[in-house]
Formats: sequence, C-alpha cells, structure tokens
Amino acid sequence: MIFMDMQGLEAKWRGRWGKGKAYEPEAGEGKKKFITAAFPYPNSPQHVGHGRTYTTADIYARYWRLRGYNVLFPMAFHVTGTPILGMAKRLEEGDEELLSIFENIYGIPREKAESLTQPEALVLYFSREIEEGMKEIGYAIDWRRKFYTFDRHFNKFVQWQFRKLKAKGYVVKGTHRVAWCPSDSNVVSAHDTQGDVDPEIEEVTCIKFKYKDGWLVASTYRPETIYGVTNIWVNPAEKYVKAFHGEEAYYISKTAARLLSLQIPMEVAEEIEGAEIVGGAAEAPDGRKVPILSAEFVDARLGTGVVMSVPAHAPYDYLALRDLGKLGELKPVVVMTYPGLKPGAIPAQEVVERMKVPDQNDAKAEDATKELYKAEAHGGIMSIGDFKGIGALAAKEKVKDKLAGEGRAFNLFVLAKGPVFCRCGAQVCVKLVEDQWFLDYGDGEWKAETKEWLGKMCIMPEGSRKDYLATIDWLREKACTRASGLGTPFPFDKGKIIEPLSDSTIYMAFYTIAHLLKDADPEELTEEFFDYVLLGKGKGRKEWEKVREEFLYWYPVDSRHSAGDLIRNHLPFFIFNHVAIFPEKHRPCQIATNGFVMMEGKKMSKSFGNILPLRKAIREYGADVVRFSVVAGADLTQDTNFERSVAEGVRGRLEHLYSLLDYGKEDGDGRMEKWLKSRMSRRLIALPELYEKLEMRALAQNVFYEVMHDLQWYLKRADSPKLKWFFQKWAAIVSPFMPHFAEEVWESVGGKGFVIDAAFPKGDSKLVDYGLEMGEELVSSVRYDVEKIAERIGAKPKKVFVYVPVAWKFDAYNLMRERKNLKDLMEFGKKGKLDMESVSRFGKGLMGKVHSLPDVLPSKEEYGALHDAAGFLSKELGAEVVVRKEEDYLKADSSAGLKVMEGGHPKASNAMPGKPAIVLE
RNA sequence: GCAGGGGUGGCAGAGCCUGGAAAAUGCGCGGGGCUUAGGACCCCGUGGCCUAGCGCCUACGCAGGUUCAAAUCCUGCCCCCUGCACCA
Repeated sequence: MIFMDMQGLEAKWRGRWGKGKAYEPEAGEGKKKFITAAFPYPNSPQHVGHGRTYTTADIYARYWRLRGYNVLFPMAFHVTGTPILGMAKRLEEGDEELLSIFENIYGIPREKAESLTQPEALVLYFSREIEEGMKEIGYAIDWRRKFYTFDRHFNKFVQWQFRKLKAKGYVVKGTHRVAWCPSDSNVVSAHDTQGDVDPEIEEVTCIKFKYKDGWLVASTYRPETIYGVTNIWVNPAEKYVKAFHGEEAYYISKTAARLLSLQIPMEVAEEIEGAEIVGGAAEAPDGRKVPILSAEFVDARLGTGVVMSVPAHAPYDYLALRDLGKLGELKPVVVMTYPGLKPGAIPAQEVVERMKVPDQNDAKAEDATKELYKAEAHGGIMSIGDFKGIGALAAKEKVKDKLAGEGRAFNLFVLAKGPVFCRCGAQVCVKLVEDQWFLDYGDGEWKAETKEWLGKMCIMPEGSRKDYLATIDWLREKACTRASGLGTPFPFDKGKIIEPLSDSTIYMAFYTIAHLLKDADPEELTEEFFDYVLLGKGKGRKEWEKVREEFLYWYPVDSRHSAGDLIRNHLPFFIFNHVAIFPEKHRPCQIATNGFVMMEGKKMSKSFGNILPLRKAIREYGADVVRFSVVAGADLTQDTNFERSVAEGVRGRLEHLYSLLDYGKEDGDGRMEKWLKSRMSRRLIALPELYEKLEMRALAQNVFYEVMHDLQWYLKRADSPKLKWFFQKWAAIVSPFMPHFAEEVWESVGGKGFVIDAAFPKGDSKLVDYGLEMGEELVSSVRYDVEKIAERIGAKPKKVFVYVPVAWKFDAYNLMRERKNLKDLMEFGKKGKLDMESVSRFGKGLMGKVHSLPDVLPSKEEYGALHDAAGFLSKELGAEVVVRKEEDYLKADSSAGLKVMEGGHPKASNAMPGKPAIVLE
C-alpha cells in the first residue's frame, strides 16, 4: 500500500503555483470573470464555516478559469467598526473570559493574546492568520491587491463615494431613534443588554385624560378601544409625578418621566404617590368621566405607567375588575366584534371563562390576552364609535390620527418586550438622536432603479430573489455614521466615522486598482482621480490611464459571493450603491449566497466550544478534503454539516484513488473502457451547467461520489484496468473542488502544465452509449436477482441459467409502451400467428404498470450484454452462469422426443424484456 | 405583528417548478472481505410480508379535491425555523 502524504502533496503544489504566479492575472484583451466574496472581519481566526463562502467562490473562479477565462479573485480585510476596539480594550484590561476564549478556542498563547492591546495589532494578527489559512486551503487569490479598510488610500476612495452619493441627494441628515443607556450615554444593541435581549423599538399611543389641572397620560397599543374605556389603572405602590411639557402638565410614573424625557422634554414639578391618584376620576376624550382604580399589575417602568382599562377587550382589565368586584358598576363596553363571537358576548369575558383564568396574577391571563388580540387584530370589526364597520387595524390608525388632531394623543417610542436592561444595570430607553446622517434607501427613485437592476441580475439560488425584493422594499433611511471606531472619516461632519455596512458597498471596484496605488501618496487620490478612473470623467493625467484601463477591464463584478444572512443588509446595499454610482455596464451581474456550516449537526458557537478552526481542520484532513466537506454536503441555501466521519470517508477515497494511479499509464478501448467513457462523457456534458448554477450537491455527486461508483464497477468488470483517459478527464473536472490532488493525478497521467490551467474537457456525445450502459445495468440487476433468489431458497446455486425473452416479446413490449392497451397487442399477436395464450398472459402482466414502462434494450443487445458478462457473473456468483434464449427452452420442450434440456424450467417463459428469467440449480 | 422559508426513512438530505418504480447520495447500524490488530477501503443488507427474483401492502405534517396516476398540482388546517437594522 502506497502511503499518501497529503500535507506534503499539497505543499508541493502550492509551492509550484506560487512560483508560477498562477493567481496573478493581468488586465488584457481576452474574456474575463471578476469574482469576489465578502471580505472577512479579522477579529478572530476563521473556522471551517467561514471557509464555505470562500470555497464556493474559489470553485466558481476555478471553473471559469478552466473554461478559458482570465479570472480575478481578490481579497481584503474589513476592519471598520467597534468590535475590534472593544476587544482590544478588553484584552488590555486582562478580561479573563476573553483571554480564555483566545487560549482555549482560538489556540492563541496567553502571552501573545496579552500583547494584542492595540486595535491595529489585533487586526494585523488575525488578518495574517486568516491570510495564511486561505493560502493553505489553496484559494486562487491574487494577494497583490490586498488592502485594509483603514488604509488611507481606501479612505479616499470611500470619501469619493460619499461625495457622489451626497451630490445625488442620497446622504441626508435627520433625527433617529436608538436604544440608549442613560447611564453609559451610549447606543445599546443586543450584545450590550443583560441576557442579550434585542432592544426592539416600537410605537405606543399616549392618550390624554383630563385630570385635575392637567392630563393623566395613558399609554396603549390599542387606541381603537378608547370607546370601551371604563376606568384608569394606576399602581398605588409606585411613585408618580406631575411634569411640565411646555405649558401642559402630565401625570405619569416617575420612571416614565425620566425615560421619556429623552423624547419629549419634561420638567418634573412634584412627586406624588400612586395611592394618592387612585380614587380620583379623569375625563376621556369623548367626555365621559371614568374612575381611577388601583392595580398592581401596572408596571411603572413600561410606557407612561398609566393604563386605560378596557375590560371588554383586555383580559387583564376584565380580570382586575372582577378581582375588585367592580364588574357590576363598571359594565364592559364592547367596541368590536369578530367572526366566531356569539352575539351579545363580551370578548374578554368569553376568553377568560373558556380558559378558566382564575385571576389577574395567573399565567393564563397572558395566553388569553394573546389569543384575543390575535382574533381581534385579524377579524375585528368596529361596532361602535366614529369608525363603526371598519376593520380593527385600520381603525387603530384612524383613531390615532383623530385623537392626535384633537390634541388628545401623541406617539412615543418604547422598547418592546420591556423592560430591557443594559449590562451596566440601568434600564434602556429610547433616545432621539439629532444630526444623524443617513443613506436614504427609502428614496423612491433610487429604490425603483435598484429593483429594476435586481431584475436584470442573476441571483443564486433563484429562490432567494424574493428576499432581496422584500428587503429592498422595506429599507428606509440607514444611519451611516457613528461616533467612534476604525474606518473612514465621514467627509461632511468632522469626528464621525462611516459606519461599517456603509463603507463596504462598492469596494470591489477598489480591488481592480489597489495594487497600482500602493506607492501613491494618498493625497494624490483626489476627486478628479477617482472621477476619471472609475467614471471616465474629465481629462485625467497620463499616469492615470493605466489605472483606468485596469478598472475598465475587470469591472463589473461578475459574481459576488457571501453567506445568506447578508441578503438583509450588505447585498442590497451593494446593489443600491452600484446603481447610484455606476452606469449600467459597471453594475454587478450576479450574486450567489450560501448557508452556514454546522459542526456534527450542531450550530458552531463559542459557547458550545465546537468551533473547528480552519487551519486545524486542514492539518487534520488536508486542504482538499476540507474544501470538499464544507461545500459538498448540501445545496447552496441549506446549512451543511461538517462531520468528521464524512471527512474521513472522503480522505479514504482519495487514498484509494491514489493507489489506482498506476493504472493511469495506459488507455484501452474494450467494452468496459467504452462503458467508462460513456459514463464520463455524459458527465462532461452535464457538468458545465451544474458548475454555472453552482448546484453544489449535484456537483459533488457527479464529480466525486458517482465517479467513484463507476470506477468501482469498472474495476470489477475490467480484466486489466486502463485508466489514463479517465484520470485525465477526472483531474480536470474535480480540480475546482480539489486542486492539489487533481494536480497530482494530472501529473501522474502525463498531463501538461498545471491542471488548473487545462481546458475544461468537452463532453463528446458520440462516446455516450446508452445501450452499453443499459446492458451493464442489466448485468448488475441479474446478479442482484440471483443473489436474492439464492438467499430466499437458502442454498448456493451450482449453476445459473439466464433466459433472454423470445424476440416477439420485445416488439410486444414496445407496442404496449406506446399504445397502452391490450386490444392492439392481441391484434399484433394474431398477425404474427403467435401463441395467443402467451401473448395474453404477457399483456396482462404489463397492463398494471402500462403508464410507466421503462425503456429496454433490443433483444439482440440484451442477449449480447448478458452473454458477454457470463464469465463475470460466474466469478461474482461463484457458480457457472449460462445465458440462453427463451426459444431454446421452448424448442427443447416442445420436441417431445428429446429429453428436457439441462436447466430447462417452465420459468423460462416468464422472461420479460429487461427482466430475464432466472433458473437456479 | 410584518416579511421570508420549511415539515420525506434511525439521522442528514435529494426529489417537488416540468405529476408516472421503497424514494438519489452520504452518515449511522448489521453481516462479510482485506488486515497481526484497529482505522481506512471494498462487497451485501437496513419499512412490513412473500407463492425462489420479476410480487404485494404501507409511507412523504393533517384533512379534503383534481387525475388512469400526487411527496409532486389545488383548497383548508396544524406545527417549526429565520430576519426586523445601524450591527459585524
């Protein structure tokens, strides 16, 4: 057994590719493909999951290269944003949790980790790590064009982009609501909150009830139920305040006054106990006087801390009144009905009683609320008030507008599912940020043009196009600056940095010229420079022409690759911004997205501790095995599963193949070589489409697993294997997946140069021999049947007789396939003067599946295939196999004088086309 | 709530657009081969029943419908997953 040194083999080919500058394409005349994948954010080493997108892009790039295209696949590093800053800070502080992740999951020695306290050092460390990994796995990347998004050259480019966007009116300024920690004075996102709660902002309506010298302000999600208000709830145990908003006095909870003051300026005048308010009365917008009652379920931290009570439609309100024994005096007022509600019934009462909710503190009260809200939101029709007859959701808006118009309501933003707490312990609130800059993805014209361009793009998988459309539709203003972090200074407002998702929308254009700007003074990269190079505007200097040519040659992006999660942000931005900046001929042609990689069936995550670093995987299994394993397990959209057993299986097959290379010295043209060529040719014809559509699953199947099956059958059937032709074709078609191993095979069978530079083998339909393949299938199925029978009778046969049906059965079979009726068959029998009983029996047998009869070989070929395989079958079955024609038996049987021939058996007449009769002895 | 997607064998996952074979392929499991042994590799099996295979029954979330024929088309219902932004 030859031992295969995978590491050595791969290093050897990487070395040779490097020496040959295999991945440094130059702009020129010929046809090109420009392929990019979303660049990495270097705040950790990459794991096998990251490898999926890049491997997919790499396979695609390598495929086009085989098809004779000049292919550019570049890479850079995205260092914009705050996480790296935060990480550096935590390292400086000696954060034990982080240091432990570095040590145990990333495998970074503690001393090293402790030295990475500067953001730049951190970025450099991880980007080197990632770059090394990408080299080891054999990506066809042109590293000359590498850059970082904090490079000054790149900053100039992004600033140019923003000036273009501003000139078009797409960069706007306004106010913006954010989740805010009043204690830290900082924007809060999910990973800043206790329990990683997503601080979701939603709108509530605040309705003003006349109270004393001002307003008791109740917050509600259901303003349309105002017509059914019977009372107000205030928590007697909480502190309330009287606060002035301008001239108006608001009575709300103390916490609310503090949290909401960031949205509506308020000055607290006096503090009041909730208990003091309870017992009073307030006047609803329609003039009705309602009492203020005590309720402990009121959370002072939510909304205004004042709740309006609608017992007919809110189970909590109904239960609270019932608990207080006040249902008698405060009668629920039904404001809407919905399908399924009994006439005259009170919705909240109905739900509460049906679900047997004992009181307001029971958990079932929540379920009741949800159920009722759902029913009313879907099917609710207003039955009283100004909007009688209108659907509940529409009425909600109308009531809101009406009350606002009367000065009796206003809207506020609050955190949903609240209260939410910051890591520091303070309650998170909503703040309105003034002077926030936006990219106006809500702009109608821009949106329309973006959608139109999307329509012209190729989207893979096609099914995700809907997601793009939905996202483009729903995008509004996107905040595009932030106060801190690495990146590009915002050109119109000092001290602001362009936000990470906004500085990475057209950066692919920068790849085309990055290597030419390395030595340039960033100050020379002026507005005029980029105008000339990227848009062809102005005269341009002589030395800029080369740069312009490079851009013109490579742009547009032919295929953009990323994980599917970017469909909700980066990818639409990518289209939007290209549409805004570039003319049609330079806008992107195609996007391909993929799912994630799971580890042994589980999501890969730090907390599970099941992250497999890419470089570690490469050391264990070899680059080609890892490449194949991360992309071949599932189709593009699906999450794929990295399983060690699968990786080992692939590895084992490669070793097996390696041991077969000795057979690759010669060619042959026997029956089995023809069969193998037929199978392979069929593949060669089908593969280009699969590659172009990135049907990864089918590709993996075709290029690897099925090829292995063919090969095994061939080895079993061929006396002395001759695999030169086979290996030559296979090395080429598998090289996008497994470039290193493919080179080894290619060289071993006498291929010239690198296989990665070879031409994609053309499939020759003349080599496809359908009959030959069917013949082999027949042989295989006969073997299977014999084994099945032997097993059933529990004895090994000494001799096996195989009967190919008499010739007329083939004609009859095809007749049945075509006409699908017995009548025509009987007609055929009469004409041919056949034994009508046999014909009838034959026909009835086929009738049941007449609509799905498979294609069969002609009589002669069927006999030929089996006759030819008799030796093989004998060997496989360990018994002599004799192939006969049905008529031989019939003859022997009917000539009464002769004794019945050996192996003669009435079963012989059961022979059907495609299913020869088998007799065991 | 809004938007998008999905429910097939022990598991993962094809097939469903373009209706027509217990249902690709891989993993797992059982048996055999090869090996000093293990791993890897190779072969066979893996819903149930069976008058020797070519056969029958039962399956594709649930319930109906269209059709000679439905996992595949139509209708209703149940359940599950993902995203909702300033964050890489």
